[in-house]
Amino acid sequence: MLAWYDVHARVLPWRSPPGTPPPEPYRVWLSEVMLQQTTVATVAPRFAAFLARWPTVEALAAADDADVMREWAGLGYYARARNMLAAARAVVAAGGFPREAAGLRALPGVGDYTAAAVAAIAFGERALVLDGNVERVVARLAAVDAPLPAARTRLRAALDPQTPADRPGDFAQAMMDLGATVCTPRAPRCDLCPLAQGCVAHALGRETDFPVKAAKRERPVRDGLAWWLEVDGAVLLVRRPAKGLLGGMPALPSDGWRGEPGEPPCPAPWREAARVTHGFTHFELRLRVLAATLPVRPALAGEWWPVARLADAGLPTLFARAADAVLAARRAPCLGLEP
DNA sequence: AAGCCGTGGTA
DNA sequence: TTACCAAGGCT
Repeated sequence: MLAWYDVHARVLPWRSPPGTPPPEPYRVWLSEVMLQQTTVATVAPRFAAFLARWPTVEALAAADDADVMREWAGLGYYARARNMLAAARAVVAAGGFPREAAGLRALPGVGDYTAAAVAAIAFGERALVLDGNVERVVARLAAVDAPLPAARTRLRAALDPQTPADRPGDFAQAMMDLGATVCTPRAPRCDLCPLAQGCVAHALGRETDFPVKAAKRERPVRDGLAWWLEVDGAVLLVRRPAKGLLGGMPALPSDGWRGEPGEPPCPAPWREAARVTHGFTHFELRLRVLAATLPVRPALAGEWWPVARLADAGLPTLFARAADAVLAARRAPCLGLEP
């Protein structure tokens, strides 16, 4: 694997070339958090922006919470951003990053995978780095037919003897690169794989039968309302509760999205201005946006944000799309919804 | 343990 | 179009 990695390693902004000293722990940790359930292509430019704005863990620890959430807007899984900031502050308070997986694992937002990845890549610890890519590679190598995630213990047992004491960080990244570029979920390129000789799934001609995954539940549809309240060119934004869906993010006022229309933030001549559908992990939302304009600002909690600068508000994608839909309908009313 | 938690790309 | 999936973690 290491010889393969020396030739085929992907060049990524948070990575140093094979066999060279690792990047600072801060960069490794930051990239690993951003990469949780998020593609390399999505992360690359956002990682650069974060690093430019907060070049060190000390700088990030000193950042304003709202600035961090705004910088994270659109990346999803917003608990990552809240945990990341808490972890940065814990690291600075402790005088630096823990140098072992066990200590890293105690940081908020750092689970088994991320702790092992940072320990291996940044500190050279022989930790077992098991992410979705490595799960797929190992499940095929050993033809593990037990369904994930329960089979993770078996995959870990199969990975352990393969993980070297020398260059464990490069080994981990090699396995992930192999999973991302060769041992892909669909149409794996076994002709390019350095492990094909010893791969049981390949020998069986059943590569794509592994890993086996537990059946997932179907995604229900929920209906919800949001309100676009505008006064003098500014729209009312509220801050969502710190925990839960889109936690800590700015938002349009909205109801509980449980199908029973909630109460608007204030009396106003509400009219339906847009509809958007948005897929979350565990449900699909059909959101109706009701809009009204008032002559004076009512006394409401929240922030009046200039519509012309709404792109800078750091809205999560759902509300950014809702806002776009409202403004698009305003520009082309004949194409919009009926009154 | 299993549900909760975003978003964008791909076939 | 739908379905799957991406360097998972928390409760």
